[in-house]
Amino acid sequence: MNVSNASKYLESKGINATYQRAVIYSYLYKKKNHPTAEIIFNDLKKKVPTLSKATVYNTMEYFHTNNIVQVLTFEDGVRHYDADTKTHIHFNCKKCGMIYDFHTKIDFDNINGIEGFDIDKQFINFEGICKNCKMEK
Amino acid sequence: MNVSNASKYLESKGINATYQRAVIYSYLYKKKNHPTAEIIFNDLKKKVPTLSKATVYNTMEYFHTNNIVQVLTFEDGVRHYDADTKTHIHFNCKKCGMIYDFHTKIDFDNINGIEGFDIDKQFINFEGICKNCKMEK
DNA sequence: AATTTCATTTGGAATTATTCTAAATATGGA
DNA sequence: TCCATATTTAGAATAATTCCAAATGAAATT
Repeated sequence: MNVSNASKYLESKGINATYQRAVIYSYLYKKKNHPTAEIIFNDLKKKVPTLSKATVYNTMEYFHTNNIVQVLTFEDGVRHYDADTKTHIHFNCKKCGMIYDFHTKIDFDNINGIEGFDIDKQFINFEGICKNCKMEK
Repeated sequence: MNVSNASKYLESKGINATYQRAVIYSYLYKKKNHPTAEIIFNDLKKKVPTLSKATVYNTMEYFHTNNIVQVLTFEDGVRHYDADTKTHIHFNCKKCGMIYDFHTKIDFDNINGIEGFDIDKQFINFEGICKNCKMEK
């Protein structure tokens, strides 16, 4: 998704598509590595030298409020962002730090005692050693 | 679990059971509300006036490394701790902030592409509105 | 009991992630 | 162009967490 497409997408979601927002969204959509604000900022300031870290935070918060971005937290406590808002599994490799996605149907029916609770979002994180790291060893 | 039982439990796990550690573990085990380091510190300094916040952090990290405590993170990004290390579902109410536990069997077999990954831990967080908050409204 | 050794605790300083703030800039209409 | 409003920006402020060096505690040895 290039910047111009990102722009259109944002408008379609009722979001005022400024240049910064479109660049950030385009970046996040393409890179599927769940970056932190810090990483987004460092990568994008090459392309947008005037970019401010506050804008990255503002924008991510705004995207999140508008449900076009997921906020992920792992044991490290730093916020990661994901343009894929569908419920899916995240696997966090504790060796290389890489985060993998697994899309699969998850069936959480019949959970005892959960009747009457409104579940808006589901986050499923796995932690362990990824295939790559296992092979290298 | 009182302090003396906590002490025994820690020793049984090969952990040098100092007074602070036993008090902290006993507290965390009894309170099932997934407190943050801040909350643990504030509650316990009544009982242990010399307690330092660094000790709470050190201890939680040590417990975590020794797998007798789970670290939970939600969208707010603050670390919460849980003495129940069994995999279970956490429901975080975005209105009252309360965290509920749901123990249930979760079947994550047959996830496409996950062959070869070692899954050590599973975290499942739900977000939404709890039963209580829904009724109050 | 005094001494040594090692682990733990402590308070405060340092660091890091995030939020806040107020000024500067951009955008769109009258 | 002028005005109003939204957004961006840089840097200060805050909050959570980690680091550090000194103090304390507990166990082992003399």
